[in-house]
Amino acid sequence: MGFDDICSSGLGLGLGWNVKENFSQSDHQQKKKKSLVRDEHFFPSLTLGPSSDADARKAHGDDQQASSVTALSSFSNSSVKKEGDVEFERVSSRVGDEDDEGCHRKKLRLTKHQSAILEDRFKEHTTLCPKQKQALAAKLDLRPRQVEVWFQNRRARTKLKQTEVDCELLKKCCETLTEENKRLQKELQELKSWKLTASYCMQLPAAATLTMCPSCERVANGGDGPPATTTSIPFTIGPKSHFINSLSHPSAAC
DNA sequence: AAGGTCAAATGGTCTG
DNA sequence: CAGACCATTTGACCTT
Repeated sequence: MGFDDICSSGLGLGLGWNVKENFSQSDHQQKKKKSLVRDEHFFPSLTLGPSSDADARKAHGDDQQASSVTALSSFSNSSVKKEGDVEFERVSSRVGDEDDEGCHRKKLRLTKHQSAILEDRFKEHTTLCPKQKQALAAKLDLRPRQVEVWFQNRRARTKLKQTEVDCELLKKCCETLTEENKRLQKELQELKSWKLTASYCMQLPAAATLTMCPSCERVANGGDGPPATTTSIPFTIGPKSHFINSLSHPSAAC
C-alpha cells in the first residue's frame, strides 16, 4: 500500500475522443453515409485513474432537434432586396406553368411574405402533415411540393446550423479537457516526486510513524509530538488524494 | 469571374 | 407499397 498503490496501480491519464458509432442501421444503408455527422456521436473524455474501461460513459445530451438557436433563419440575411417586392412577385409566385417545369427550371425566389409565413410555421412545427401542407400551399399560392421542399431545405439548414454550434461546443470542451489533462499530469508528477521523497524519509526512524489524518488530510507524526502542519512537514496531501501510511493508525494523526 | 445562397431535383432509406 | 424524409447535387441568381 502507500505510494506504491497510487503510482503503480495502473493509473492512467488520457485525453481523447470517444466515438460511439451507431451500427443499428442495416448494411445497405451504410453506403449512403458519407458524412460522419449523422450517426456518430463524439464526446471528449478525460481519465485519471485505473485504466479499466469500466467507468460509465455518460450519456451525452443527444439529438439535435431544432433548437431555439437555430430558429434564426438564414433567411434573415436574404440577399434579395434590391428591386423590392415587385421583383419578388415577378420571379417567385406562380410556378403555375407546371407543364414545362421539367424542361428548365426557373429560379424561384419566395417573397418576404411567403418566407415569413413559412418561417412561422416552421417555428411551430418542423414538419407538416399533408393537410397542413395543402392549406399552407393554398395560402401562399404555391404548390404543395414547393412547400414540402422548402421544409426539407429548412430542416437541412437547421441541422447544419446545429452541427456548427455543436462543433464549437466540442472545441471548447476539448480545450477545457486539455487544460484539465495538463493539470492532472502535473499533479501526477508531483505525486511521483513525493514518492521518491517518502521512500527516502522511510529510512529515517522518525518517518516510520508518518501518518495522514483522514479528516483533515494532513500528514503528521504519529508519535508524541504535536500535529504536523503544512509548514512543519515537507509534504501534505491535497483533498483529492487519499494516502495513509500503513505503519500507523490513521486516527493517531491528530 | 468566383463563390455563396437557396429552390428544386434526384436517389436512397424508413415507416405505417 | 406509398409517402415522408434525408443527403447530395444541380442550376439560377446574387454579391463581392
